[in-house]
Amino acid sequence: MTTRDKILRCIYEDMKIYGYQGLRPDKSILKLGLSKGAMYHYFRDKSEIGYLIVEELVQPEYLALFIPLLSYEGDPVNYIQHHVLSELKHQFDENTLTLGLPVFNLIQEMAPLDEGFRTRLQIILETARDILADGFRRGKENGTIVPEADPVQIALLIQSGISGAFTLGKATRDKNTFFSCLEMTGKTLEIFRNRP
Amino acid sequence: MTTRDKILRCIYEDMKIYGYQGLRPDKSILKLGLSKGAMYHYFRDKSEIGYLIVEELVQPEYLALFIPLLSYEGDPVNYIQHHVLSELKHQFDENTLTLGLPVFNLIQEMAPLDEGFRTRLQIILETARDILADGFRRGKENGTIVPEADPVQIALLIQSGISGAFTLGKATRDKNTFFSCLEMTGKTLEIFRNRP
DNA sequence: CAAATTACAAACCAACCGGTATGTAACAAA
DNA sequence: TTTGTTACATACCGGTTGGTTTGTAATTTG
Repeated sequence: MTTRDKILRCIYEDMKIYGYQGLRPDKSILKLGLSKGAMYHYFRDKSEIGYLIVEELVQPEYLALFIPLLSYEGDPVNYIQHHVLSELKHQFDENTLTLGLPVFNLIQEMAPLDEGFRTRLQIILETARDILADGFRRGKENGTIVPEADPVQIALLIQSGISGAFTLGKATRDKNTFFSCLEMTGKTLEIFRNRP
Repeated sequence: MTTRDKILRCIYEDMKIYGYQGLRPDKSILKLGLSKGAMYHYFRDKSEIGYLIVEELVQPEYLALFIPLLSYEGDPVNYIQHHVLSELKHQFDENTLTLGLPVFNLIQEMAPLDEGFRTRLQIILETARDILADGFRRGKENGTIVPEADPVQIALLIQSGISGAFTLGKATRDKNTFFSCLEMTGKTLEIFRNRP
């Protein structure tokens, strides 16, 4: 990995903990044995670092949850339940509850303060929405999803459910709460399943 | 209003925008024509201010959404739909989308960093959860809610849905997205309605 | 090989931040 | 009346922050 990428990833780790405003980039890269000079050699300023982290790390990490749906042929409800939601459960570790998902954390923190962040984060959510909506549109076509379902609304429901699970989990720091929220989202999707 | 309360409310307004870490308390109270000296006369330090804002302003504001359910006799799904969710729509103004709900913002920002914040915020969510769960438990008793419903899970679903709506709304800054999310939560609750 | 560029380290800097110390006018209590 | 006490304003302080400047070894280029 290039030094540039190492710096970005290292700062990203701290950003997950402290958020963007609480982040101290030069303090972060001390862990790499690098100095502030190295950082400002690769990056113009703190906000450029923030933006690049969103584009290069936050976005692919979040979208990876949904991208396989693009080539998934079966019932999209199955995909969400058995890949997205169970993937979130499977990825679960001690930091999941305390730190949450970076994309949602950054929205909460930075969307009102910085349009550069907000637009980049908006694009992430809209891309995920489009992937999801397309999956459910195809589900309607191949008969696995009820015809009256609105694919865009379902996409919102899924992302909202994931976001909510992390928020409640973060406050309670209770694995049960987190898992329950995800399961409720999964159950809710059953409504849109076409039973022949 | 006392000077103390004026200071707290004034700082709260800025905290809605900048979060806690981005908050500059002495800068905030300049708007009141008061000085840093006044602030440290009434409060020990910044974190005390943060904690008091959560206890005295954030908590009552959020719980006000749910407290009437305690004495609500009808179908709790109706209460959520026609009071909680429509109240959130009714309260909607230009700041709703940009700023979100303080209780959720603070969870995202401060829960991982400060146990003083986290426990106070957790209490708020748990109090709301208990009010909601009690409402749905009573709904089961009086037959408006299906017997197989789990009141605690429904309480999670509602709070998660509200939280998610604000998160997605904040990123997209789109009123439709926000309203759609709230409506999906409302629709989802129909599952638990008992149809005789 | 010489010249230029890259990849950093180190020192420095102005602004800012949370917090303290000090002063003082107004008011209440004894 | 005197003595505290309350309610602030002002000035100050040490540490931190984001960022710049300068220097220099290593690498690349011509």
